[in-house]
Amino acid sequence: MHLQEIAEHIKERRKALGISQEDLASLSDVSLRTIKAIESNKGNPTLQTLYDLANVLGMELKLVIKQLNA
Amino acid sequence: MHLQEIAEHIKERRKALGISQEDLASLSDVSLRTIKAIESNKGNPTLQTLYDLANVLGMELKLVIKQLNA
DNA sequence: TCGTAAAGAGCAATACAATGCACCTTCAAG
DNA sequence: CTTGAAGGTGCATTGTATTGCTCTTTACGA
Repeated sequence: MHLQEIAEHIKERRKALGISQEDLASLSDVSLRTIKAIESNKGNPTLQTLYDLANVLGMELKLVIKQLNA
Repeated sequence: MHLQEIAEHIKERRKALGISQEDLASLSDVSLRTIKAIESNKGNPTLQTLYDLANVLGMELKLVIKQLNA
């Protein structure tokens, strides 16, 4: 999963939950400015920031061994 | 997957591949100092750094919706 | 058409990740 | 015991993620 895809997943998931960037900001304690940057692919967020967002969005970060038959 | 677990996964995978931190550093273009910090849980790496390491280690970063029956 | 909500972006300040360097400890091979 | 490989850590520097503030644009409903 590339960096860009991760940003897209965040954005899509947020929309699927029907909340705004502003909502996500207050729920996650990640600043609105940072969320805007991430979702518009301007960012290279830290793991902590990504974790905070994923948590609010009911998502999970996984680091797994690549499968050959993927 | 918590931040600490991710660090541990990196470390375990590196050892399973039988390479040193120094090897990983030169293969990934992430500095040795940064790898040391991450593996000893002192770090909050950026997504790019994590991605570079995962790539060399044959691992993949995933952001998925949490399953209820996990 | 007007007003409002939502998202994108420029700018400056602050916090901290990434890096290089030096040094220490541990541990296994000789 | 000595040596060398590997990992961990303190410190200073550099780069950049994070943040707040402000402004613009877009889209939708009154």
